Amino acid sequence: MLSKKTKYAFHALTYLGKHRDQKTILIHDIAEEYGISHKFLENILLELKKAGVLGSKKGKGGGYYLIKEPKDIPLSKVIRLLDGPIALLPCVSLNYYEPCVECKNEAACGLRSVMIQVRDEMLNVLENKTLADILDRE
Amino acid sequence: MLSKKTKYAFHALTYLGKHRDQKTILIHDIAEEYGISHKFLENILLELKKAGVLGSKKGKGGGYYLIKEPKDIPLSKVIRLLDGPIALLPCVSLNYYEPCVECKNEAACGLRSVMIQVRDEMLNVLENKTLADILDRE
DNA sequence: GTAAACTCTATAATTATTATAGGGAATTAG
DNA sequence: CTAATTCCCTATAATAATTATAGAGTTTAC
Repeated sequence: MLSKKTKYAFHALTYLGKHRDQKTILIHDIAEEYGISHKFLENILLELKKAGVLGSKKGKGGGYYLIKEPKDIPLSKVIRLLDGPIALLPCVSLNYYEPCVECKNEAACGLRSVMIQVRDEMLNVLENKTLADILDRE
Repeated sequence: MLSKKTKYAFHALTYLGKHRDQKTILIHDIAEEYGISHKFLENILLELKKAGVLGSKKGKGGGYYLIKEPKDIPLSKVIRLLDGPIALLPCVSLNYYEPCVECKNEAACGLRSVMIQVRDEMLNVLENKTLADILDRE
């Protein structure tokens, strides 16, 4: 399951995408819209900013805004940023690989080979669908 | 990511599948093979038994054994038993559905419709691949 | 220069996962 | 019939991860 962090990140991005006509959006407004704690959301937006997904402006009239086109923000990127690996086992993660401690021979692991398939099917959706696809349907 | 519980369950089932010639297998032997705590594994095997995947026999000469053919144990069943939902959001879970508290209109949620696709792709693998597929590759 | 708004880091609270503990019940061997 | 073996059950402790809060910076507009 996705963490609340990730889910809130998607909500925030959706909100920012819907209001692209405005130069900036306040954390406050997003938090209120979805009933998220202001401070919790603050941390999330900061991570999205550091990752180059959002831009921000300080001071009066400041706020956050999308720095990329929605079509250039794949869902996989957001999940990896906030949640970490998408794969179901560390030994099949492309971005957060770790061997399974109890595994003697990774290449011969039957579970692993199925989990590679699951990962690829997930990525097939999550890498190709973007924020634009979410916005389209709202 | 799958929990250790689920991963251990898969290890245990694989071990039991590999030793189907034997009538029963001791918890101890499985625990030792994979370096799992005996007591932790005990709880897991008990759950698998309650779910009708394993059978057991008490007393000397007792132990656990597969009660179904490996081909009749889909991976999805094991994951749901030990980990719960496979879906990435509660609102798209087939077996553990819950609405998202912050969601006003589920049918119009863009994130949800993508997550349904992800779920279906995952299930396409996890419902059709079984313990037999894991055993084949070991 | 003051209020608005994001920045940064630390820490507290809560929840979930992992692990342990120990007595109970059934079965077998002798 | 007794002792040893092995699973059964439930409770609880330990650890880790997630979620939430706090407060003192920094930048900007006016």
